[in-house]
Amino acid sequence: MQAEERQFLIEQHLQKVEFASLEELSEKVDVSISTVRRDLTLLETKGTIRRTHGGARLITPKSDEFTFSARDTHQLTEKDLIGHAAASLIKPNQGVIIDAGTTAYHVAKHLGGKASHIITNSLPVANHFGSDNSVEVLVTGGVIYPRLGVLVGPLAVESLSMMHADIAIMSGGGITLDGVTNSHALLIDIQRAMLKSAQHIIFCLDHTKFSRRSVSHLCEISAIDTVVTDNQSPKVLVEQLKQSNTKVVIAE
Amino acid sequence: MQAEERQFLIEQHLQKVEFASLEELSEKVDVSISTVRRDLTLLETKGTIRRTHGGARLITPKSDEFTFSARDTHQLTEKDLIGHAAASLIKPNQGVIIDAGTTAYHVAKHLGGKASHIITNSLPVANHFGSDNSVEVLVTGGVIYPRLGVLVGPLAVESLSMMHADIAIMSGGGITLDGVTNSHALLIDIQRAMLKSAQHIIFCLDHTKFSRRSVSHLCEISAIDTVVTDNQSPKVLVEQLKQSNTKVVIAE
DNA sequence: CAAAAAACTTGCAAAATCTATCAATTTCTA
DNA sequence: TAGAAATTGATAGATTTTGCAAGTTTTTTG
Repeated sequence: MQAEERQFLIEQHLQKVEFASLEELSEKVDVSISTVRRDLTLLETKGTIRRTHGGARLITPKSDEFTFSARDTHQLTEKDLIGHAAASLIKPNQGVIIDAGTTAYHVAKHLGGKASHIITNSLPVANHFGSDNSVEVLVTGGVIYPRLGVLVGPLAVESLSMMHADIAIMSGGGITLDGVTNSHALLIDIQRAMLKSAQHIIFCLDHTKFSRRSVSHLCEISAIDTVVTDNQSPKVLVEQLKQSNTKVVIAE
Repeated sequence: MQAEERQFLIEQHLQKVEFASLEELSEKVDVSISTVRRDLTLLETKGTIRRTHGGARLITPKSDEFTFSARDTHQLTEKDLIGHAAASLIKPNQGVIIDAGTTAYHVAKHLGGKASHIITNSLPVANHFGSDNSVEVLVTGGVIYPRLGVLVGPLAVESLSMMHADIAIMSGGGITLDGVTNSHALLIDIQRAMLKSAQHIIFCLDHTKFSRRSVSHLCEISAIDTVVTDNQSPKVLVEQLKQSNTKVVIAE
């Protein structure tokens, strides 16, 4: 690979992640850290990027894209850890459905080029992969649910039920022994379609979702294969989940 | 193989991959690296390509209408004027289809809360209205075409043909008396579906699109109701359009 | 607030790439 | 077909890029 292409890749990667460490970039483009440094100073004088201690950041953060997830700093580190842990459960070349919702979005961020195709009804997730041509991204149709950037409605449900994937990365509003619940009734239909279309169901839920109940009931515990959560979730419920044949992964 | 043929192949290959190393190219066309060097310096003076250390890169990877980047400042004021003019053609509470492509995007920006519902296969347009709950935004499903942020494929076409709108805001790669052309063959199917689903067709084309022909033919002049352009487009062609029963709006 | 750790800059040598030149081959022309 | 012209592949020396390490600066930590 030559210098120009490398710099282009670095810039493109930063468009996606906004921040990146030197090490991360040097691995991404497979050169030494020194070279990445030099590339970054070059890109900095070009204007699109700003160097920081230990890495670089994008100077003009995605103006028009959904920044809902970027702004959502609630339990950021936990969600990031969960995202990382869930992403590592996915094997290369699998097809993955990614639910709307911030936690699922964090999984998408860690997915890299692992999955062979991705199915989603979340605009933020679609945007994230928008310029990545190593993955095929299928977007369900539908009506935009304002603010959340989720595609809902019959078209979304229909197109989902026509598709199929190995794994579904789901999120929800709350989990108890009675099952998973969610706050937006409109989403329930779509999530049910996702559950049907995927072979393996992974729910990503940070500790604040544990022992909480939202308005609408989504599915039973038995429908879940794996739950990924952080290390602050109540151990009692985690144990109970394990006993009812659900794998639990604690991200740390 | 002829020298010309070789150079053509090199150029064509670069159109696909954007970057290429000398070694890669020399293998591709089966000549020595020296010769590839010479070819590249030649192609460079021709203008389509730029040499780099260790290879070459495409100079205008996305000179086209259908390359979306929010930072696309190409003919910005013209596109903005066109956007404003086209938006003013839309009456309150109409349903509007918005095509992918930068010019159509600028129309979306000026649309405000005028339309009652919007149909689009463009992620940037979808994002623009994402947090606006005064409009219902329908997004077609489909596969993301990398970089462009456009949803393509059968799902996109199918969902479009199930919908209906009063007006379609379209853009394209070029216009002549023979009709409108576009560069990406995959988009043609979708644009045709749009043309079928809308009652009134408005094409937004800045002056650089006039008298230009892209690869694929999209539709005849007679299929267009209105063309919106800026005041720098060639008057001859504008007159001819008017004579063939197409309304022309000049944005100033 | 000072010591430790991490990150940055600078200079340098090795590696890769470029330019210029030249002989060999192919193509053109009379 | 013989000789001229152009093209090609190879090579040597100049230039650029890369990775490393020593020394300095910044940030973190106790």
